[in-house]
Amino acid sequence: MAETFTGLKEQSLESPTDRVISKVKDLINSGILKPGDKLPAERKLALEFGFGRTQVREALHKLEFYGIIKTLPQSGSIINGLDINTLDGLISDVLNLQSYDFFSLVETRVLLETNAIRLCAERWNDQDMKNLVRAHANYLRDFDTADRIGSDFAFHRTIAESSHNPVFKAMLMIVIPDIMTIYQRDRICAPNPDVTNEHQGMMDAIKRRDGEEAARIMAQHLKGVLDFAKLKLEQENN
Amino acid sequence: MAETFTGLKEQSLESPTDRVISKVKDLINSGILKPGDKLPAERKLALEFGFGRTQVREALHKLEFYGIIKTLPQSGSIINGLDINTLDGLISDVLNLQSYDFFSLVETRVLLETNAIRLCAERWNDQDMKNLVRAHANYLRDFDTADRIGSDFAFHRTIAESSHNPVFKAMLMIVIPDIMTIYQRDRICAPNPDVTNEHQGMMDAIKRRDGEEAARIMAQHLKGVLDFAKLKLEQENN
DNA sequence: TTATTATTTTTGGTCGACCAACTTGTAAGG
DNA sequence: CCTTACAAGTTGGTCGACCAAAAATAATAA
Repeated sequence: MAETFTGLKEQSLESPTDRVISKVKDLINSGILKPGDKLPAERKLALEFGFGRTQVREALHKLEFYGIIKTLPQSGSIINGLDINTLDGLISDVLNLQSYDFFSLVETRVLLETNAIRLCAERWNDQDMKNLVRAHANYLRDFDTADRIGSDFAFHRTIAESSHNPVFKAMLMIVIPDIMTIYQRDRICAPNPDVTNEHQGMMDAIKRRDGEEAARIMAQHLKGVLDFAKLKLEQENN
Repeated sequence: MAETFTGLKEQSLESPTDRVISKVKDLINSGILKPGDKLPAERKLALEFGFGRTQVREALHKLEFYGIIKTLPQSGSIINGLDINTLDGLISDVLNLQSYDFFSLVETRVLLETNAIRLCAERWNDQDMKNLVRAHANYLRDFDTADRIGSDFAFHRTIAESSHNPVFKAMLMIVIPDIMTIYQRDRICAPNPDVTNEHQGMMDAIKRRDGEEAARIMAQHLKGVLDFAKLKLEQENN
């Protein structure tokens, strides 16, 4: 059915929660609220904004989730002590939360994983190596089963874990599932012997603490996904 | 540092929301729920788990934030179609959500920013350059004012924006505020002329599309923070 | 005047009831 | 027999009331 022209930017079709966040943003930008301040009680905000307390509550939840405010039980919420411009940028990002394009996701994954494996090669301890060996063995075991993809992911996850940088790991955990869902949907991955060899190569390089070589193999390992993403990007752009 | 025995991870002091998430995790691991399934209605989950619907609601909200489930209004929530091991790992990460150590945050920032500026140098368009010039001018203008830190952040933010990789930018937006709060708290940053020179150097390198040089200057630019983080790490470890 | 205690108010957290949108089952119409 | 239209049930979303913890205020004792 020929619906209304939806080319015009949303703005009026935001969720109630996001509209509340937008109001909070206005309060900060207008100078009424400053970083470090304790913002009004949920009930007062609800009354002032003309929304229900539930919506205000969810908005504050979201803001706390992104580290913009800190909520203390039975006490109130305080605005993180950053400067105004920074806060404004952060909140804008929360509002414009978009689903990322595939290529950017893959590009980020490559960057994170090549550096995660480099750090892993430098920093692994005995426990890490035990985990790595086990994860690699599991992948080989599941190579011909439906669990292959899961074990593959687990192997990469173990490497990230062994980098001893929890931020790397957390960010990979955000990026990789998004990639996998798209990748699985658009291309059925047949078992590829190259992948096994590359996993083995990475294991060897890690064992002899050769971070550069490990990173090189990882980059090659992910090249297939990156090329696929590039191809997809070009298809969409014409 | 002695290897503390943190084997007993499970604390009885978890928040109600996290305990609900843990229950959902059990449902998935026990095979009752599989990826792709629609999970029971909020009321049924609340009854089954012995929690209020509010807690179940917040738990589902959190799971949706992390992309583990997708909630459709008036219809239900479905589990993301990943494999079981992946899902289990993701949920575990959500539960063990810790505040990251300063060094890992800085290490991640350096990685992201050096690569963001490299891509920025390669990809900027006319609009990007206008934004970059303006951000740089603003920093110079605010150098002696209280807005310096904010303008500094805005400059870096503009670079990330011009990398045309929204994932890079989003992740920097997560990392940098955390760093700034710690950095500001522990060390009062006096206006440093070196910073200005480095900003200028980055601008020049970007203009002539010299990504490597821009990345080099950025690495040097962030070296101070990285050294500070290293120092802090060593202090904490002795 | 000051420090301590008791009381009231405010605050985020929780719960149950209701709403509108969606889904499902069923019967009417072809 | 199949399609369509309608009605009943289910679901996430919303709202107002209540709870206990925290903060603010008042009262008391030193």
